[in-house]
Amino acid sequence: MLSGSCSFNLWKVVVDWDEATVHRVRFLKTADAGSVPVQFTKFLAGKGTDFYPLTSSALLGDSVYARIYREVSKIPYGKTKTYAEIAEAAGTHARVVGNAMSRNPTPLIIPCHRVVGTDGLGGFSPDIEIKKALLAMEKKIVKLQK
DNA sequence: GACACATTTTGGA
DNA sequence: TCCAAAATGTGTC
Repeated sequence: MLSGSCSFNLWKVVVDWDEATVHRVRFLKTADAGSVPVQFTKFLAGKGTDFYPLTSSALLGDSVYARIYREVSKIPYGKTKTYAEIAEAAGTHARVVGNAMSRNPTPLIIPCHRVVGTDGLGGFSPDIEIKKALLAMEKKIVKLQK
């Protein structure tokens, strides 16, 4: 398995991946050098809006989690959905969706930052600032593309 | 096997 | 209108 990192604001984005499958993505303050798929560097620079043809190993399988992750990955660039909407689509409950996002093995690929609370931003790990920055960037890019 | 969770919704005061 | 508690599935201890 390959491993590498790139930067987003003050954070390092560490990616563990194979050819076209991403196994794990983490946000760390420091990271070792290494290469990441070009989709990551483009996306984080605001020059790409998806990770095609990359997929996440979290999307595989038929557990409730996998269904939730598939629903989340359908959210279009620059849009958001609520925990309740995801829960309904996946046939489960909002609490479970929150748990799934919290344990999301591959942020960015599964755009957990696009999942918000009914009446607020929701949460994000390890830092809500990352979620806010990603959403702000996506909104900006969408606006520029118009 | 119990408990913790990035929530939401509903019922009672 | 606001507060409190239940619902619910998975991973970790």
